Amino acid sequence: MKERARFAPSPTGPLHIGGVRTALFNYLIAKKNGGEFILRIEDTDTDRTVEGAEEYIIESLKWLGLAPDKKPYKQSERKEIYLKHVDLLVENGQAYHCFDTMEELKRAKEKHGNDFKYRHDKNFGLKNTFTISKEEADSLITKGEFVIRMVVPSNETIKVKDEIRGNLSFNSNELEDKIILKSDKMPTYHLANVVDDNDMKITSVVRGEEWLSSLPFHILLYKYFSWAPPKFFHLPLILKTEGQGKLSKRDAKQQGFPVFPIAWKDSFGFKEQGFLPEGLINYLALLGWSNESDKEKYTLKELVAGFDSKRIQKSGARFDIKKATWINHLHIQDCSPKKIIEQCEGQTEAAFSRFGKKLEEIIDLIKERLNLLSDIQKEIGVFMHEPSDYDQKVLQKLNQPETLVILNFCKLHVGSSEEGSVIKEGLFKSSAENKISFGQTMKTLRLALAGSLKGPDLFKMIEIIGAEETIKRINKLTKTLKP
RNA sequence: GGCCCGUUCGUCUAUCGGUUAGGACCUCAGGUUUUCAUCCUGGAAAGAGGGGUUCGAUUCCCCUACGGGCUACCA
Repeated sequence: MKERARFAPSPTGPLHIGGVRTALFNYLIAKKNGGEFILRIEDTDTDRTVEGAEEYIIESLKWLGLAPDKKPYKQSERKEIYLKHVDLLVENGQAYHCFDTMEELKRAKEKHGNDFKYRHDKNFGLKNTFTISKEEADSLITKGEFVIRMVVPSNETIKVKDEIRGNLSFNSNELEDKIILKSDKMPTYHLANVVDDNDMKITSVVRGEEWLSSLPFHILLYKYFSWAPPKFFHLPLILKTEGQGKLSKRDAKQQGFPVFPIAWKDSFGFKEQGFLPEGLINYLALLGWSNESDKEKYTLKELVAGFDSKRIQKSGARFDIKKATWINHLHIQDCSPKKIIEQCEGQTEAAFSRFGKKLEEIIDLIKERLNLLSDIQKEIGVFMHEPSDYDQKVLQKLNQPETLVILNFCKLHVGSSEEGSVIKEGLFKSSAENKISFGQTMKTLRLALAGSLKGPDLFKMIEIIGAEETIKRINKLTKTLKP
């Protein structure tokens, strides 16, 4: 049978990084075996549906390179189908009507505390077809004031298999009769999910670990409908970088990194932060999965080829932005200057109008220094304009009698040739003649050109910005030192 | 509280009973009286604790501790 996996987010807000990883693992499991990757929008909770979230999810997946193979399914368009299946369960005595108000439910919970479980085989004084007369029930059903719960059997051990964790079992007496149809006649996750996965011929259900405890309900539903259940993969959760709990929007913000793939309203995404989709994907794959080899850098294609779901980790993993950035750096190194310029939309226009085709040369020079695409601003800035101020510590350290001597002979040599290597040769000689270390010379010249001790190769830089601009910058530092 | 899942360097992980417990990020020190960065070399750094099983346990079993998830007419 053809492998088919689905990513099934609910459009209650932007996709977050945990969701992105779930989508990725679904994609990998599907594609590994030449199967299909399907997107299903789980919008059964009308109150929580957020406008624009669905479009956001689709756009994010596209940016990530995880576009689904088919037009996305939407649960809100499948209402009739769910209703039909619920009716079937009721007919078979595997589900029943309940008439309790929210208020009554709340009171029962308060009264019975931790002992409270909504079950057909226990009577906590609640109203359902097991506890009230048929006449009363029929009248309430006609009025439409009900929810439907599934019957969870008594004294049964429900055995389930998770592909990541192995065999698990649950005592059915510990479980509640879950609501499968809400009073607004929309299905809950449990029912809709099982019906859809069967309808769509899903072979692998890949989702977060938070669903593990609902698995027995799903298994029961498959049994009630006499359907063969798919394989289940419950992925470990992504945890906070520090402290307790799973990664949330708030702590990402605190530590200065995004949780969304692309911008959402006023929150920036990994894209805006300067991540390549390949870099993000690669890091996320490594968070909870590993290969037998030490290989850590993968393209999506390589991941698909090398993926082995047996090697998915069981325990949760902390998100480490430093390693994510490092992986991103690796992927930037694989990009041509042209591609980098493309990816940096909106950040290189000014530089392009100034340098034209030479911009690619510049990018080539600074590429190895980029961890994030957004670093390009700072790196290009050195070429674009003279330093607006100087690193004060360096300035003080270098402000010695010989500094002016250095700046002087630098000025002489800069115009001597278009070749960086020739200029370098000249500076080397002059340094020796003046009994100044070449290191000292270089530091001084670097301060003049870049304002600090950091930046790309100096002589290549001089070749690009030209002698005139270089001399201008040397003069500026000279003036600063000797007003 | 109850149920379920998990636990190897600070972090992500390798190890399918016998290893000097390996790699990567981070960090530190070198490569540098010819710069910056990349990079290269090296160092520090781990089996939660206690019982078993075994000739031998990080690896298998049990208990405890700790961490995570669920416990909604949310997904």
